[in-house]
Amino acid sequence: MSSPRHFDIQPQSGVPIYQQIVDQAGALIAGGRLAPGDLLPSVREVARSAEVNPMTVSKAYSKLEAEGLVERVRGRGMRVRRLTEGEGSVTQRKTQLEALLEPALARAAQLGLSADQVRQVVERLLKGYRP
Amino acid sequence: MSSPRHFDIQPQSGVPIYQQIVDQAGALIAGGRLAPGDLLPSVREVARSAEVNPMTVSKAYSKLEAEGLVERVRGRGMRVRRLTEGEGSVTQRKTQLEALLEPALARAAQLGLSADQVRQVVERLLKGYRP
DNA sequence: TCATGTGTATCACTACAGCAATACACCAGG
DNA sequence: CCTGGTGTATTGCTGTAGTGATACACATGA
Repeated sequence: MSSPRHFDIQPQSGVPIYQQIVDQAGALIAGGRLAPGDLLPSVREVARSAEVNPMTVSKAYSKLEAEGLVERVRGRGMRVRRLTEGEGSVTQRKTQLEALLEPALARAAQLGLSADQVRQVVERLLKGYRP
Repeated sequence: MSSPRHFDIQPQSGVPIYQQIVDQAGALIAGGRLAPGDLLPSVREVARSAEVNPMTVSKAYSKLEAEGLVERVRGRGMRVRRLTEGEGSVTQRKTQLEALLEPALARAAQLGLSADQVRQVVERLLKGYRP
């Protein structure tokens, strides 16, 4: 907890730096390596270790806050929120997922894939995420 | 076939014009309103009716061609392809779908949704597409 | 209080996506 | 052959997303 490498940023990857931070921080939280109540590494720490501008990190953190994953604590930093119940209800998160899945499934229909074939793909991917 | 309204383009929507054309043409093909062998409305026709530049339409058509939905016929126009069997194999299309689904499911994991909850959402959406 | 730590508002720079004006190559049909 | 129809390569403009340098407001802790 003292000095993790924070984030692994690859400026050339095509993926925006701030987005990489958002994704990796989100993954850390989802994976439980950052528990509710924990503080995210400070903007300047990350900026130094990843060799990017503090503002870029700040933008990423703001986005995490907008997503409700993290909250700002004056003078301390960004704290991981507890998003289990409350306004991050299961129903709400499902709706969010639905919005993400909808275009993909529309495309599947366009490709002429059957419902069963879609299920197969989904299952394969789910297995990958929870081995 | 003489003069459909072609496409309904909304320049202010935030979605790029060429993308709107790609999506709508794709939907027409998927819905069978444009059958294999049919010609897409010409670049200039669409450009006039949608009040955009022919090049923008051309870019959209090129993208459709790259996706394999349509083929170029010299001197005639763009013809809808038969994408059932052949190089558009089921396996290939599944891989394509997988690429689309992957980020959505990663996000689901990040949201803390279980595999079953993901399945529920998928089923709900599948029902919507094939009522 | 004040030194040091948070995050960030503001402004400016740069690269690139989206779009369009022009000119062009090609083909079908008369 | 020539006319009118395809699609498009080239070039340039413009808005904006991504990033960063600077300076700032606020909170903590000794």
